[in-house]
Amino acid sequence: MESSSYEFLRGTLKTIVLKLLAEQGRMYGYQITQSVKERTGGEILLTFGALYPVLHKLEQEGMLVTESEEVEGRLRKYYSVTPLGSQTADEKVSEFERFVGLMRILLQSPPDVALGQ
Amino acid sequence: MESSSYEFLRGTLKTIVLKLLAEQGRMYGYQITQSVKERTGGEILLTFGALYPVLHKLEQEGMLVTESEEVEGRLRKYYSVTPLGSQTADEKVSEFERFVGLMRILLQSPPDVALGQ
DNA sequence: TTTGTATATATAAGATAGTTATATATTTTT
DNA sequence: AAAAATATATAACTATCTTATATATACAAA
Repeated sequence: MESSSYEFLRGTLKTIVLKLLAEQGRMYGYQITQSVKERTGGEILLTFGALYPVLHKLEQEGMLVTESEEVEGRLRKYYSVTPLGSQTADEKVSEFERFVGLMRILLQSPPDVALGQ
Repeated sequence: MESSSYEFLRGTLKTIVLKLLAEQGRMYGYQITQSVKERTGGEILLTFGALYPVLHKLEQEGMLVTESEEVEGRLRKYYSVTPLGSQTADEKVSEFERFVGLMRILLQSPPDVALGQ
């Protein structure tokens, strides 16, 4: 990841990956990084060092399943969501919206009481 | 911190603390935790183990200054933002909004193309 | 009276998550 | 022939956060 808003990405990676897979169907690792890059106009760049541990953990937790397929002589590993993964994706998206609501309360500027003066 | 949306809080603590101090003027540690708790209806609970390291780091970075004052026989440490801290608070709030915009692009449900059928 | 709760600041130990660097290998473009 | 893009993955390191601990006062309840 790059750019300045990356500190905020901490903790959102799992949600991004799960939701993307729930929406797009099966994808392989490289494809996930490219999809995130394209959809955000290059502003969010997932690193493999972050992505693969997340994919492996989600697989361990029963959120994802994998199939390996030979494409052009190379093994490619596809990841897709399980029903649990799909449900969790929806839950995490709701939680994120709730979190943004709380953050807005904390970060909003105080109302300018002198405006009517 | 408690509740389920806490994974998303990772990386937002500095922003919350800076913005709160920029807005409210000087505050002491305990007061910051109480203010966050009240404003979020108890949904975000800052722990001291997270708060104090952040306050000390922001002080080191020149974002905050401290004054110690004796209140009811005890020393109380007040933190307030410097001009740099105030400017950084605004920047971080903008960055957060930009980040939320990017997240929405990634997390939005795909348009239901079959609706017109 | 002593136990618990609230107020108040802070550090230490440990866990988790993420970044950067590295290894490996093929295909396509320059 | 070299560089860039495609492709998966691990290792070392760092930052951040959680949980536990230490210290101390004031007040309310049992």
